[in-house]
Amino acid sequence: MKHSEIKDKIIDTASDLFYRQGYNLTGINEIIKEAGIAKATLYSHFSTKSELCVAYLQTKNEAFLNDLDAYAKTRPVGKDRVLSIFSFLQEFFATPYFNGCWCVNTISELPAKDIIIREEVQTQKKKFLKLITNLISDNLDIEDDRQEALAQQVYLLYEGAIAESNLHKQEWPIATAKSLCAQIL
Amino acid sequence: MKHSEIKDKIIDTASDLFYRQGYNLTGINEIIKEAGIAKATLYSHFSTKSELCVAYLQTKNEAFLNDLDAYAKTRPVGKDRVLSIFSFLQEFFATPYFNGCWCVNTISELPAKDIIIREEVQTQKKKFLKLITNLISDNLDIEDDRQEALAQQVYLLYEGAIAESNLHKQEWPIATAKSLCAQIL
DNA sequence: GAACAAACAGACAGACTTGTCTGTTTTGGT
DNA sequence: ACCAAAACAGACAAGTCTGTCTGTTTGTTC
Repeated sequence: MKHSEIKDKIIDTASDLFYRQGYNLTGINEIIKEAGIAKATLYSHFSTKSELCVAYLQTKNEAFLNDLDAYAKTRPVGKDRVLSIFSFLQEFFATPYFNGCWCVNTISELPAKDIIIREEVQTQKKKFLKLITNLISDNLDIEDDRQEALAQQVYLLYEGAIAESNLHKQEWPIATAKSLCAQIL
Repeated sequence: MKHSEIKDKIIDTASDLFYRQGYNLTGINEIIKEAGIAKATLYSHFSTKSELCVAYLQTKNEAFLNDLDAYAKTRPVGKDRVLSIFSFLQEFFATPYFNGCWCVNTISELPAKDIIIREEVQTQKKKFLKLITNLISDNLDIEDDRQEALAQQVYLLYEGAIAESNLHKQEWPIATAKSLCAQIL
């Protein structure tokens, strides 16, 4: 296995475990066992567990933004394409892997002083907000100075929907967010 | 100190630490040190840390619902009273104690299998949703079969607002939620 | 004042954690 | 086929954690 393949294997394994079990409840030993690598190998790629956490968040989020963007493009231009972010979430919710938002989950587990992770999460969420803004400006006929405010509203609905569908383990928060979003577009 | 006073002291101390630092990052030893009690005393009141967590969530939530209800009653009847839940949140956000939603934070830290805590949180959130429903039915002129759906929307906005204001450490998610709420009432 | 319950202090068991380090084996490039 | 780099296995240090247990001190009630 190539050097970079091992690194990817580590990230993939850690991502899966961090997301399913939580960051603090997943030990380094579990990661190396699951990935089938030696401990020294892991520490040659990531010097701390925290560094691995950053890689986890970055990888997970990049994949999310790409997948969501690709998904939206399969929908007809217009309102539907904006609303598709909620359809995307509904499909995600229906899978057995769904466990809420990885960013929110991770932040809740870490001490408030952990600035690095917190800033990483904020960066990722700003990218997501940007994606929504682009969706709105590309698909809706709205004056420029209203786009940002509308994007924030949609963003808020999405975040509420993913958190609450996870908390209650029910789909209604997503449906509620979707219909409210349709109402304000 | 009376028996029940000690119990309250334990809950108060644990609540403060759990909320500020997180459940997993707060040890039993830290709680007893802070509360100024012996370890055996704590374990005579709560047989596990998990049990203490349930008490924390219940206490915190009861206080929240009472405070919010009292706060709303200081506002003029009508839309203002419904919207006051966001003013309440804004005031909470402005304090140095604000650290997001204790329920969401706690759930994120625990294994998915921990059914007891998860159900406790769901119960608490249903009570909160009920409070919103009552606020709506008492203060707005809306047909009965629309009240529940509207309450879910307001609930979703509130939950999105508290989570995102905590994540970004900025107030705009609350303001956004509040204005969107005003729009749909 | 005696008796009983409860809080005290803190050692301890046993199991975890991250990260380091030693030494062996495998792999890839020439 | 050789050599260096990298992955392997896993012991280990130093610390964390929850929960138990022993024995002492305090406080209340009769």
